[in-house]
Amino acid sequence: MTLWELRLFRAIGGSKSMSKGASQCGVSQSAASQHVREVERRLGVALFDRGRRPLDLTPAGRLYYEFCREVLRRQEEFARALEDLKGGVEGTVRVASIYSIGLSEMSRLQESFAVRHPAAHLHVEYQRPDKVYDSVRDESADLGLVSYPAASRDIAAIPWRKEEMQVAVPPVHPFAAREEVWPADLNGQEFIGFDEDLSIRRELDKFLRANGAAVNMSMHFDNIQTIKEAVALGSGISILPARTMQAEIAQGRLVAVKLHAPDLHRPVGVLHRRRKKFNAATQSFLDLLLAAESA
Amino acid sequence: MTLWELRLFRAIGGSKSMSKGASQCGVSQSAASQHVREVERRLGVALFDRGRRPLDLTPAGRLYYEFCREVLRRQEEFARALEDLKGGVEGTVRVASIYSIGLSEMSRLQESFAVRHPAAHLHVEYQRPDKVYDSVRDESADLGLVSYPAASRDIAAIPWRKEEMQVAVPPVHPFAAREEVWPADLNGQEFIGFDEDLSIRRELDKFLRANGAAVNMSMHFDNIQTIKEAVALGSGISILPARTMQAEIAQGRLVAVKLHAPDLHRPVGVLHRRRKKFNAATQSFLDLLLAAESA
DNA sequence: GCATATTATCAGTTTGGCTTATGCTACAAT
DNA sequence: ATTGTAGCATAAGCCAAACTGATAATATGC
Repeated sequence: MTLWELRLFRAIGGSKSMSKGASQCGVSQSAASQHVREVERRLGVALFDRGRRPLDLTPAGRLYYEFCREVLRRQEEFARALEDLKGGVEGTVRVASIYSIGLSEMSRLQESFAVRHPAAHLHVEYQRPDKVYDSVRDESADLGLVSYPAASRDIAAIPWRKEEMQVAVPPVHPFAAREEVWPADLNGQEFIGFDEDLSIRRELDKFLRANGAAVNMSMHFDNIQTIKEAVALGSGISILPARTMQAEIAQGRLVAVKLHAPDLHRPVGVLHRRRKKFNAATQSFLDLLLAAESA
Repeated sequence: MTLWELRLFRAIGGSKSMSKGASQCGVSQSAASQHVREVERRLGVALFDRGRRPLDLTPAGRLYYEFCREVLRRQEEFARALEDLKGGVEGTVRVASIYSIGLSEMSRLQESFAVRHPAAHLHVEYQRPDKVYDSVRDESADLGLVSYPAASRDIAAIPWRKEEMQVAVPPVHPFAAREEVWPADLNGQEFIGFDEDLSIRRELDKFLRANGAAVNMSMHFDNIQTIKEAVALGSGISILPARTMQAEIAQGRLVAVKLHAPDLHRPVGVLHRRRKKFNAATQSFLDLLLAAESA
């Protein structure tokens, strides 16, 4: 019975789903399934009612779930007490991030981390997506932040948040005054998109096609910054994660309009090397990240 | 961080000794050392002050020790609650024991086990020592009870208790009236001993030699029962574990006289297959055994 | 019923942790 | 002070647990 297992079970019990729980913990669904089965074998009792979906905890499962939560709470208490004793968490967290996570947000995170752990160092490096994967793989970074995170043999991905997508238009554009835009409204618009080899491009194409919106894709770039510039200069409109436009909106260079598209999001995730254990600072930063998910 | 590790650390912290803690948990001293070192690495802080012997917990070590105890307590609570839910512990414990553990004692243990776990079964089989090892090795027994327990590659031994040795004499013997006998008093006595290939024989020989007691070893047997018979028949005297003579003393067939020998004991231990995890019933019986150590 | 989403199972691979063997350190006794 | 003993540390090797990836089975919604 590992602390790890307790965390996993808490995640599974909390989300009532093995796959979701596994994903939250950065392991495969298979591992979660095997793990639950093993615990059930050890305890000699079923913890979930598998006959129903979503998964439902049995009475014994609820007992175990509570046990997990309490032990983990006690463990966190111990960790805090130990930090106090040691004079705070030491060590360095090295984060590799894509540019479009947003500098403003990162610096906010950086601040609260610094407040919580004055003795620790946080080093954030902004890189192109594939460099982020490389940095995590070769362990020059402890954590990686990317959109459309893809796990592989030695890199695990923990979903972090799903960013709302909005329509980016120049202030002079007719849409700028509207409350909301429907996908069909985009039909025939000049559009500035992403390069074809990016996941977000494929996602957007699928969305536009599914909603019968044929746009004029006149330009495409490999990064959000350039797209925003082009939109600001009046070369067309685009669809971008809302939170990446905040600075330009504040400066009056762009307007973001709500898009009626409940299923369109940009998922952002945290990468880490599989099987590599985090140091205390890294674990703490990761906790901070995941806790601030809805911020 | 395994429950196992917590148990080990609790044992080490409680006994202030790595080797004792390891032994209590049925693992090697090396494993204990590596464990502590690993935990210290993970936490980034020393848990023991190694500069002193006996080992001393550092403040951080005390924090961790308390954490271990509380988590284990909570775990036991969970286990009990689960048992209630399941209607008690089920399953069977198969114990292989040497004859000289004592039937009366075993049946007392058997009773208290039955009271605690009405739904579980306890099966005790009495065998010659090497058969006990075989039974544990081939998993036809979950636990083995032997004297002078010897661990090996696939069998671990947990020390259980040290039995006091006393001088066994027939009621008509001059010693029978004495309060206590000194080793030197045995000089020249007719003596009934153990076969030469038994650990207890080697131990006794060493003891007698060290105390300058040259006895007349006229007979030797491979089991206590026969030795007791021979003593009762007046063929000589012997040195036996005190508690194995209780029945014969009650019947007036033997008298046990205290022997002034603070260092002479027969150690009895519990064997189990290495790496094989116990079922709930076995774990519980083992706990019972170890708790009743001083009974 | 079919499509989709989720869980179970199987085989293959990695790695952490255990054992044995041996070296080293603290303490005590002569 | 020196040497002996008990106990801890370290090295090398080995094994089993646990994870991944692929694929089969099962539940639910349309």
